Amino acid sequence: MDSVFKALSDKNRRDILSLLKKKDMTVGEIKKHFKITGASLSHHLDILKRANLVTAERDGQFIKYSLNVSVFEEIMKLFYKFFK
Amino acid sequence: MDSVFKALSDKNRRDILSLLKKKDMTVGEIKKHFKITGASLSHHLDILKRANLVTAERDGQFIKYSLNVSVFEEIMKLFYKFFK
DNA sequence: GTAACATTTAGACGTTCATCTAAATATCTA
DNA sequence: TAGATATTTAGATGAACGTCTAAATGTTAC
Repeated sequence: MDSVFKALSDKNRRDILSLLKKKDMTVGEIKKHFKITGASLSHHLDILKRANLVTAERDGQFIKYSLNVSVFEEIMKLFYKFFK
Repeated sequence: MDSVFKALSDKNRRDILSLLKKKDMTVGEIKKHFKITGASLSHHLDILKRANLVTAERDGQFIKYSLNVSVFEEIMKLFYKFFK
């Protein structure tokens, strides 16, 4: 649970999640929306992956990132329990 | 919004919120549940206060902290929009 | 007003974090 | 196999963070 809150505490990472909510994207596609280097982006994606918020799958030369929807529903439940 | 996620990213602070969910508490009462110094606790309470997650009111010699319930409902809505 | 208690503020210290550049790895195409 | 493109890894740097001790502030009771 800690890794999830830590992951969400950075604005860039929350923006990445918002992008992936719309559709799966390669690192390069995601990168267009940010002003950080590829290395930094890769770091953020790694943190999101470790928190189980996204999954990654290689598609040839590219790597496609997706929201891990089932974990998101788990988190919603936890939040609900936590806040209500 | 950033200050809220930042505030929630620390386990001690989430535990403070869980305590305050049950009842209002003075700093001294809260302190009994943690192994940190009063200064550190005061720092955490300040972060929660700035994020609008708690409110503080002096009651004589003591200061009583409470969950800011209305803001919590706002946050639940935002989370819901963010995750669904 | 001074002593005792409750809490915050100031300043310091080590750790974690976001970012960068440079180099490494993986894949595709010619 | 060589060169180009996509992404990650390694290592460094400065800022932010959580914690501490010591001192300051606010309040109560004698």
